[in-house]
Amino acid sequence: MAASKDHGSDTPDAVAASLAEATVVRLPVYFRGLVELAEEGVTTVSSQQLAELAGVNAAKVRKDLSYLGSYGTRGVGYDVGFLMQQIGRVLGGNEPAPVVIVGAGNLGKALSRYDGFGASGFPVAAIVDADPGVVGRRIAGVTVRHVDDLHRVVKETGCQVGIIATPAAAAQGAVDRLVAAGVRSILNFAPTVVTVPDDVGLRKVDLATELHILGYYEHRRGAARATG
Amino acid sequence: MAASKDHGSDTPDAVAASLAEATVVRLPVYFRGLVELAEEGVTTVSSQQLAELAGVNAAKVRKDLSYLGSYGTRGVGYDVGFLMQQIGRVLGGNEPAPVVIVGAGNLGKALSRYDGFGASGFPVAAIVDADPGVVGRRIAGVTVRHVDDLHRVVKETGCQVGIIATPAAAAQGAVDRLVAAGVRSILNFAPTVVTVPDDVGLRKVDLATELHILGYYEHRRGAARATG
DNA sequence: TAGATTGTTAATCGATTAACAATC
DNA sequence: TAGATTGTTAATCGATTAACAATC
Repeated sequence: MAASKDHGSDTPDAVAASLAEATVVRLPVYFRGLVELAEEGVTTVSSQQLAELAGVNAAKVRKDLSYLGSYGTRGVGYDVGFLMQQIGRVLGGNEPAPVVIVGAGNLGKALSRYDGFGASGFPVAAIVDADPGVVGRRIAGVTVRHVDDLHRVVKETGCQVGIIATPAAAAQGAVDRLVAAGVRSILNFAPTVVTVPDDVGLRKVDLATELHILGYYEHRRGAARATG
Repeated sequence: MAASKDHGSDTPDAVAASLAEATVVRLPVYFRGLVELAEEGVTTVSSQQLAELAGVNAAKVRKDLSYLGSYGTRGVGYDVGFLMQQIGRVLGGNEPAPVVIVGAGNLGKALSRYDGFGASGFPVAAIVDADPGVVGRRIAGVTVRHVDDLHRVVKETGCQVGIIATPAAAAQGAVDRLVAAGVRSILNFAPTVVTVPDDVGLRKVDLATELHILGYYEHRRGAARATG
């Protein structure tokens, strides 16, 4: 939490640093709702309307938005365009954050060619692989380099996000190298859970964990069906 | 929470249903630590050791494991193999949960061929696409069907997990169809945040949201560097 | 018995929600 | 002014943690 709620005297970055993770998770959802409204030509939105679009309650919307600043107008609501600007700014202002993909197999190649990352502001700036036969090839305009050069590649390209697209057995090693090279975020597509040092600020998204959780819900549902 | 903590009289499924989401998220991480120990031939582990492997504290490990039942031995620790069995059982017992992939473009094809899903217990049982020119082709042994048949495909294959690999513009439509068809979990790879009805139990993982969060941490880190 | 470690309680912390004064 | 809606407070809820009695 910020020591002060007087955002008028805080820098935008100080505001950003003070956001609870739970709030950060919801901001993109609000953002999408605002985009929808903007496309429809709507210029003002109440917390109640935005809550319905985001699937949360109005109190949460107001609380979340209040951390960004007092950008609403009592009795009226929020200006759609202005709120989009503010959320976009806090979430990283669309400054592209280049990513490095580790593993140029089927998945790695597909992810490299997938324009979704670039569209989300995460252009693929580097690809590495352990197979010397693949090193030197170009994929989607990027030349594959050897995984042993990962540290150097990360420094050269300024990548701060690593995407693991290796086989399960190589995933933890790739993570360790990425961490050593200084990336701050890791998206792990390998079918295994990997661990990162209990460092400050390193954010990891583990597809295997997510799948396990989905599996749990599946299982629970089956159980509910069986017992209820 | 379960009304009772007497797991001896609860069915395994009733135990599973009572787990807090925060605990469910950590179980696969413990599981990986246990796999590591088992590979090294270790047969007993203390909450402290497991905590270090998982990057959490020992109290949390004991609390989490206590929801599964009293499977430890005071003064000794936990049996590695037995604990793996218990966690595996609660998380869904390795029963495969077939998935349907929506979108047979570059990403959809790569995900279809990617054996990581199958390895994690999520075999790809169906693929659908909107392009009639793609319908009928076989990808990794699965024949592509038309997205208009999604409801029927889901019913036929028993898929309960949907993976969105469409362009951003088609993602929300795909989600709506999946929800209508009755899937209970959605993994969205499209570069946009999608919303689902505020239904009971539908679990959604949004890669765009995850990327936004990663972006936030990047941004925050840059801000810290700039101001600190 | 002495040492070790669990399982659980109680305290703390943070996030959610309802309610309402402020105010457009 | 009357109605609407924000921003914030205070209450509630749930998750985390420290501490320790139970017990191997």
